[in-house]
Amino acid sequence: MGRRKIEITEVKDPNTKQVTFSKRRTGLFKKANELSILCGAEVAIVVFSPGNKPYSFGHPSVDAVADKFLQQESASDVAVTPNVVEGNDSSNADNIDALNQELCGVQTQISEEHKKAIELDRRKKQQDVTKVTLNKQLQRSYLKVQRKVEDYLDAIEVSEYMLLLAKEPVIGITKQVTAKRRKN
Amino acid sequence: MGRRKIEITEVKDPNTKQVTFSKRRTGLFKKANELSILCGAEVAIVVFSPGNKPYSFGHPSVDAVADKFLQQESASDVAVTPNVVEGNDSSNADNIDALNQELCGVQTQISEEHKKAIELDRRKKQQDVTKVTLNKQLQRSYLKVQRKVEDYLDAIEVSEYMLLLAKEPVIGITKQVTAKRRKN
DNA sequence: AACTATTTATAAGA
DNA sequence: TTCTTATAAATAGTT
Repeated sequence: MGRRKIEITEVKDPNTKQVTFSKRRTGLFKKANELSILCGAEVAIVVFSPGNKPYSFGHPSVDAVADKFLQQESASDVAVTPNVVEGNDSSNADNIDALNQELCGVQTQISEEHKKAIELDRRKKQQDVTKVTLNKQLQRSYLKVQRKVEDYLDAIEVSEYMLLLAKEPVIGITKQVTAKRRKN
Repeated sequence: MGRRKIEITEVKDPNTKQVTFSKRRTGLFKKANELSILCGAEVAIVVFSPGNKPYSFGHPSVDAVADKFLQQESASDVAVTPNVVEGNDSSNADNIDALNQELCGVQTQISEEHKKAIELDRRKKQQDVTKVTLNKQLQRSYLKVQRKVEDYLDAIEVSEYMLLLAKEPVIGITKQVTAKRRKN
């Protein structure tokens, strides 16, 4: 679409590449804007330049579209049941152990994400809306899931393993939760 | 760019609107693909049709780009420290309690997300790549954070509260983790 | 789903 | 960088 036809292959000259990127990114966002207006469609685009700078376009916003997009996955949720299999006590113990390990990492995660969210709220980044996507996501996911905690607890029983473990030397946080699958 | 010039305003006729969407979405994704090849740029697009169906384009993948985009936020991470404040034992106990509550929800979350991921892998959706974004994100976030667990554990000590609590009637999972801030 | 008259995007040049 | 312009490419309306 220019003075000459070009092959669609990586542009070698870095300068030309940058110019091409600028022009085509502008064009892409313009097209995206037109699409959203003409068709009432929601659109989100994220692009990284050759120099690795991020650019984004969103209608109504990157955030809104990402959110909606991710909620689709949630629509395919299965009923919440702990991923502990039925079985004898020893295999359950193993499962509990696995759960404990998950617990550890996730505990740290929520702690970290919490801080991150607060930090992000504090300093308004140059990227505005675009930057808070993950945190909102995790927040939403977290809150949604929290409502299901009762169901989960219903299926887990803290048992005598609790005391049992308490007698052992505590090495890490991995041994804290002790429960077995209720046999109902 | 057609037989006639059109105003960039919402297309009224639903049929025409759908056709326009199809054509322009194809065009948009083609442009995005060219941009990514010509400039070695990473691009991710998510679009919802007038009929609210999601479409996505990604190079190298929606996932990879979203990941990178979101990691920009992580760049502003503060050092990972448990959000337990320093103080006397009683206030620490409160903090532990708060942590426990977080733990519950998050435990369920990871369990749920785990199932979700498996479910999503199983049935290959019409949307292919597009649908696994959140799960991979959480996975990444989870794994990343997991590497920091040691730091976290370094700051928390499972204490005599463990035994203390074990003696109480166990009502829920909220009382399982018992630790206090190390006073170093 | 194809076709094609036109509009629009853009490659190269200034 | 921004503008100009010849040309390639996208697409609106049609079949």
